[in-house]
Amino acid sequence: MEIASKYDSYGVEDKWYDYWMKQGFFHSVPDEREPYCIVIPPPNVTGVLHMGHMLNNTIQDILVRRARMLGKNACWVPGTDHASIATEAKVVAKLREQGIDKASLTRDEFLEHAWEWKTKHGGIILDQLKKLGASCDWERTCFTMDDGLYDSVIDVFIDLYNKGLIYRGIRMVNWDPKALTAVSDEEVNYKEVNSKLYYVRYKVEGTQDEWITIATTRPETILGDTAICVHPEDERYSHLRGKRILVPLLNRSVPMIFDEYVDREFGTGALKVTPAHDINDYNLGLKYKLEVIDTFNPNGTMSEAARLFVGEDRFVVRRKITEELKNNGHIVKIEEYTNKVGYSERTDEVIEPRISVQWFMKMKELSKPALDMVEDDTILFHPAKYKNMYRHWMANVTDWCISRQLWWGQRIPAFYLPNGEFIVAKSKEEALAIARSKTEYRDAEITLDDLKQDEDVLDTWFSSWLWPISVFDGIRNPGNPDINYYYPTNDLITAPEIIFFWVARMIMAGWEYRKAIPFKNVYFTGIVRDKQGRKMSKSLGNSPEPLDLIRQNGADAVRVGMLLCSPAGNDLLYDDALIEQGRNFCNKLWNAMRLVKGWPVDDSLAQPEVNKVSVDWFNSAFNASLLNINALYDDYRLSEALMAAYKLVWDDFCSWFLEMIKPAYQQPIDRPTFEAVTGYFEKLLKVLHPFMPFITEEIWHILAERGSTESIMLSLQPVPDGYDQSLIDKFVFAEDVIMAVRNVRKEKNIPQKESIRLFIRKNNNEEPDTTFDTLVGKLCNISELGYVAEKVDGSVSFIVGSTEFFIPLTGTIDIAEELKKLEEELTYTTGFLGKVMQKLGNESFVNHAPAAVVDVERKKQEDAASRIRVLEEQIRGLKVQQQ
RNA sequence: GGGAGCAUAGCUCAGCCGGUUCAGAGCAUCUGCCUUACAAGCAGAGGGUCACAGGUUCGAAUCCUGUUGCUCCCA
Repeated sequence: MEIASKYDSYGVEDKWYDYWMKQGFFHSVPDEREPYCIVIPPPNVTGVLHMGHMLNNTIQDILVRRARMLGKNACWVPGTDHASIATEAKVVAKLREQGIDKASLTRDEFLEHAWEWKTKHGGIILDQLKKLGASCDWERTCFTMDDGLYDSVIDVFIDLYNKGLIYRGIRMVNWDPKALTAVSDEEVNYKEVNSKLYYVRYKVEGTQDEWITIATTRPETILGDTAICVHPEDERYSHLRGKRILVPLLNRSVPMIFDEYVDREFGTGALKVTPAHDINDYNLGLKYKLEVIDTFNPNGTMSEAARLFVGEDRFVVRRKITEELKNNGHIVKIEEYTNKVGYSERTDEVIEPRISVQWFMKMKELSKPALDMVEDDTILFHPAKYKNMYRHWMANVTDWCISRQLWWGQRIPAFYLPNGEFIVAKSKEEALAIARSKTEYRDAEITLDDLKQDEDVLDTWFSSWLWPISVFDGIRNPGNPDINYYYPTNDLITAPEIIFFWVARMIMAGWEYRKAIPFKNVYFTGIVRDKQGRKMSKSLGNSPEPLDLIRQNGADAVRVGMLLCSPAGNDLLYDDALIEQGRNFCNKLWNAMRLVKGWPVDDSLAQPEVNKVSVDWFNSAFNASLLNINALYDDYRLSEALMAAYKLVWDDFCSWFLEMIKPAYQQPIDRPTFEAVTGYFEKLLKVLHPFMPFITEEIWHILAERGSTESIMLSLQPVPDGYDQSLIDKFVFAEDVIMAVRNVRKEKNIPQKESIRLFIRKNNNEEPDTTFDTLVGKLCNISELGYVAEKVDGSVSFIVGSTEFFIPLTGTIDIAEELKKLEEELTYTTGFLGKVMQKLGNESFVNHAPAAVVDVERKKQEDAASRIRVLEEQIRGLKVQQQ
């Protein structure tokens, strides 16, 4: 049967994926084997696969497949995240397209739409992962809003609340006065706008004509001022220490405060402090215990608290109050000014910072053990440099705002009583029971209807931080067999930008709820960028469509291409050439298979000497390389492990080994060599399988008859055996000889088909090594290989190490050219020797450097000297001939 | 503004406790080859003051200091 000379992944990949699924090879249940577990970083449920996912999930699949082939019980738990902000925004947008305003819907109606959206678009991304070859245990697929996971989140909230770790607090949020909702930081677009900087003078209390001038871009907030702040070292204002200032128009008396926060260079160096309407002012307010006066209504009009302009819009008021201030002699000057203003992504309305009541989680206590476990390498980061970042954040951790003004998510289980008190409980019924037993409503007639559940949902990360536990139902059933077996998981593959949002918090949750780390290693992937180094994004349109890439090149090629250039923590600059390299490698493998499959085997044939040494050498080369690959895996240097395997296959196996043992055209191969070759081929396929699962399965099945339920993915990785370093070294010498002969052929235009003779001059110092003579003979098409004591006249010569080789030639030899080459070589070697001698002549070096280093230099000296002797002798000989 | 990291061949990177893996790998480039597995290939070749300036040392890509340039995270 003719096998195509180009590997075509089309059909092959689906065939094997279906096969693996049908056989249930990805499914894992606890047994007596050592577990190996990865939980997927759950992608957004309605997201689609992008290049970053491809890289991240390729790495996970490599680790999982390898663990499986190391005999471990490997389990990769897939799933998706409800991604409350992103998903709710998508649903809102979709409803808007249909002419439905979210505000016109009840919570339940909206959620119905959301679930409908989730059902329609959810899980697409997981199907895409299948195309990549991901060996996830699909029977364990989880979603953060599945009942069990939802309940786990609620249980944890209640538990932490009862432990006093969750509290209600005040926080500045980005308020959209048009949508009447808080929006997340991610939903605020900052734009540069031309505005004005108003210099306004405030009277110092108790003086007739003493003033302090401040600069502000927002005069309408003056009505909410509760202090004036200057830098403590600013001498212009030092005389105001202890004084009070009168807010213009209201004549409210506010304190002077002194804080280093103030930028002395900006404006007049004096700052009005409005804690209700600016985050920095709010922080100052906290520090100096200032009054907070919220002068705005939720819709952006002035509130009663403003006392003036009540009910008028903030921008109208800006104009009016400026006039008013002018009339009263408070405006000093007005400058043109450019600043950044936040706009709501949804409504394009100017965002108003607004004080609001939110739910918080205390972090200090939980962060301590989480920091320690990374510091002392109980959990390892790859690369380790991210420990610094982690340490810095954990040391400066602030409380976590866990409430979000959204509907899509886990609703906060707090129930408010008519008196404003609240009860945290699993359900309204439970809350009612508690109310009846513990509160002032003990004896009152209150019903379920009197309780109102908190409108907010929890931050998405408040469910993802439990992910490694909740996917095994370890919150609700802490003793169940799955959690006991799979937890702690082994490796987490994620991006450094969510080290705090997610990684750190999983470590905290793990300690809080399991008294154990959630994972042993964290592997940080980089960002996939385009050739210009720009982050790939939909809006830039600079990202290739992952599924197209897979269709066109095969998943194996894409996996190899992406991984080859992405060491842990480094960004990957995507280039189509990478995928091409992967594809070429697939083809190389494919053709190696074609070659080996095409050899007739003759059982009566004895194994020729050349094949025997070749097999011996490859055995050593393979084992040395395998050892190296395993070490690289242990260090999580997957890119390098792949590169080592790539070179082992391409260079050592294909370019050398197969050429070494390749029978002459249409000649059979002996049985022992054939068995050895196919044996190593299989081992190589196994080494490659984690990187390129499909083609290795395909070739593995072509290479030999396999049972109907067999798979390379269930086979065991080859175990490194001993290797003979001296054999490898000797081969390197033989390689040099072979390459030198090839060069001679090239220079002298001698075709490979034409056989030549090769003579080796015996070195006086040592016995020549003849191990690879037959090999040199075969690969260089040598008709006679002999050892001589003297140089051979009428031949081209070359030197490897300090051994001379001669190839007798019938044609004339260009002596002048040979001389030139030799003399160049001599100059170089003499220079080299000079440097070595200089070093050895330096007494300090000889005295201070370790003996081994000095010995190395002495050896260099010897080698160079003997090489020089040989060169000089050759030059002398040629010169004689020349005359 | 606070913190962290990076700078080595055209590109992407590796180079540990300073010394034979010391200037490397892959890709790209150039030159030959359609040699019966593979032109998605084979055989070769060229290419780097290791950002800059100091210092420590017998010895620095490697350690220290400063300068410059870039990136990321937090505010």
